[in-house]
Amino acid sequence: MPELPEVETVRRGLAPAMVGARFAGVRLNRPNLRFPFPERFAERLTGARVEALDRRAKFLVATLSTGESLILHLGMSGRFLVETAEEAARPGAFHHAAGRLPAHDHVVFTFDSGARVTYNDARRFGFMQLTATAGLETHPQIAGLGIEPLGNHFNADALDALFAGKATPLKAALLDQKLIAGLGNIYVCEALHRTGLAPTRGAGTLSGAGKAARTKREALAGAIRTVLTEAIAAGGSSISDHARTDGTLGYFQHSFRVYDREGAPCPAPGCRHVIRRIVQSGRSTFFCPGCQK
DNA sequence: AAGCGAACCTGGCTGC
DNA sequence: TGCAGCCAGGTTCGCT
Repeated sequence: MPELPEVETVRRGLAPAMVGARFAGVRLNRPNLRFPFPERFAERLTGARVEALDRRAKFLVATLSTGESLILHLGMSGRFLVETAEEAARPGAFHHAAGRLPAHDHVVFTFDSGARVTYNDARRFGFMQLTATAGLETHPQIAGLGIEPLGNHFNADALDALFAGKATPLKAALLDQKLIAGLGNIYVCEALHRTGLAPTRGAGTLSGAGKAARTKREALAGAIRTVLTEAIAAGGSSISDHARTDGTLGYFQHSFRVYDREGAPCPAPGCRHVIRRIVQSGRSTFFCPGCQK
């Protein structure tokens, strides 16, 4: 589920229930996710008021009234379900809410409003951490993050600097969170197809003062921004599960042009080729060999 | 230094 | 029906 648009969709779903509310209780149904929960996790959260809920790349960061920040990451299969006070109070609601699975509810937050937020994660690649808000930018998992692709500084010049001298394939460079933070496998494939760039091309071929390279990186920066924006507007992509906090599905997956479309005709106007799947650094890449060069 | 594969987990789908 | 094998939106670690 979670690349940048999906995490942003989750943030928007969680914010009404969490921002301004105080943690009234924290239930942990196991000792760890990808990592152990922080020491005294429940005690440090209980009574804290959520001042803000922000997204940094694929991370959610809740700023707390205690001087700490709660860092959340959804991994591959993490999802949140929000229940309003009314829903949470309804007998049986906890076990029958729409869209939730019977197993893998690992964390249940309750708030002073009566709202309930449940974290479910079958594969447990997600994690939760607490860190001093003052030191957030030096937190190991935040400090190394690259540029935000929807931020004001993301443009052709930024790509020029990031890709200079890089022999690594363009696909791998775009997935590298230390360079650009928030892209994942789906939106990299989609942005490259929209730009007509081959995923196997060396990243460094897009840098330099030449006009052709500049045109390409301008197109790529624009396509990345566009595809992410369109996906957020669609509520993200729901491939095999429920993406949103109310149990409904995002629908951007219906707009995929190449992702998971191996063997389908290329949707580019006039292109008669067929979408192919290859493996790059262990991940599937979907692209059109005809119009991506 | 960079780049690759494996590992971390579970579940769903495909094919025999 | 059963079971083996492969695949999955991410990140980290360890070995060339």
